[in-house]
Amino acid sequence: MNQVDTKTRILDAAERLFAENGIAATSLRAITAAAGANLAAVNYHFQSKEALIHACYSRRLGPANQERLEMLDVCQARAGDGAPALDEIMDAFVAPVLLGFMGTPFTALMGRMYAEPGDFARRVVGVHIGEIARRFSAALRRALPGLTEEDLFWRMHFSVGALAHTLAGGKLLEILSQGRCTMGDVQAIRKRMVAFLCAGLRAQASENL
Amino acid sequence: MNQVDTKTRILDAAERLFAENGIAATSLRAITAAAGANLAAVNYHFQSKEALIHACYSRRLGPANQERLEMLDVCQARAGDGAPALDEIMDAFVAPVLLGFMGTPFTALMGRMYAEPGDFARRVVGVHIGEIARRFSAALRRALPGLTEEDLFWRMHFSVGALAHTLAGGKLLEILSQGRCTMGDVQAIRKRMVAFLCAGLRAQASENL
DNA sequence: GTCTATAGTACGATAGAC
DNA sequence: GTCTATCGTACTATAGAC
Repeated sequence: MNQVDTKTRILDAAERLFAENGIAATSLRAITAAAGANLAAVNYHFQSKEALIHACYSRRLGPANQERLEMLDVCQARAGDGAPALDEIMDAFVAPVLLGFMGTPFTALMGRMYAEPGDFARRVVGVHIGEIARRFSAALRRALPGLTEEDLFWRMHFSVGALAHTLAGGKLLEILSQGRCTMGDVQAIRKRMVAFLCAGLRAQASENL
Repeated sequence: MNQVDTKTRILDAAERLFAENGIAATSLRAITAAAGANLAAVNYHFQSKEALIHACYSRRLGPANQERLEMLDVCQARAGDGAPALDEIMDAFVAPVLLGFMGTPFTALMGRMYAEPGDFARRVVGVHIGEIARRFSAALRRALPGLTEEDLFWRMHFSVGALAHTLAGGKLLEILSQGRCTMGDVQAIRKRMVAFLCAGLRAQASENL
């Protein structure tokens, strides 16, 4: 009974190969071969390659985003009438993703999500990120009352970039730092990232330059 | 004499199509059709698809990285024995790319550069980013003497992420902010980004959480 | 639910005429 | 330097037996 479903094996193989070689460069043949399944099984369990891609994202992003919202709920409840501390909000944003995905193939897939070309990717992002964006931008607006709405959106955008790049590009950092930085200690990355993002979000608007 | 070289037309078309649809999803046939050239011309002027991709990156990244280094030279010369101000260093890092590429198809290509799967992409990054990384990390180390080397690399990594994501993902920001933020005013983006990154780089190392 | 077989199309690369 | 023609291969998707 520890034998896994064909459907799940296909999802697992697709996730890994999409992450390693990119979505467009991964054929259904490579996926079914890696999954020990038949080529036709992909069109039986899913309808098309595009539906399989969507299923890969949904399987992981659903739970992670759920956890983000729950962590935000918790710190908002604890803050009562006041706004939660900025680093609690940002930790709720980054921790479920970092702790949940770092070290798994899905990191690369999630890191590339926003940069993936084509309209399909934008649909995936729209479906999975809509409520997250609403809830967190509302929380941040309360925590950073001095910021204009425009500044806030830009700084959230930069923050998402730092997170996505860390998920997608770990190997690059290891190369550039000549091995001094690794993805090994996820809790340390979490702290570093929250510290960096909170400071960036709190920056004075610079009028010089 | 305003007629453009076939080789250049192929490069232009490849750049645009790679940016719009992704590298793997863009066929040489689509490129030569858009360039008004023959399919065989790509293998005559370049040797292969991979060499064409490399040429696309080199054509733009060479001059932009040159300008980054020149801006860094200028502010280091002006600072004399002292270290240049942090925002001058970071401006030298982001301005040539933002001002040079924003609004051109190459933005998307550059934004995706670090996330592109496969070993080939890592080679492109290695070739074009090596000296940039060395020079800027040395400058930042002098400007931020309180930071451990490890912290510095991580924060540079987050900074590259914010920049890359801004280059690659402008449309996402416009959607999430419901049109309130656009890529229109590049000088404003430059100021915002430098302010955000400098504050993040200067953050206190957080030991709580 | 899983297989074989195949239809129909597209790909990168090259040979060889001009 | 540019063309046509084509080789060999790979792709997604589906039809139909088991």
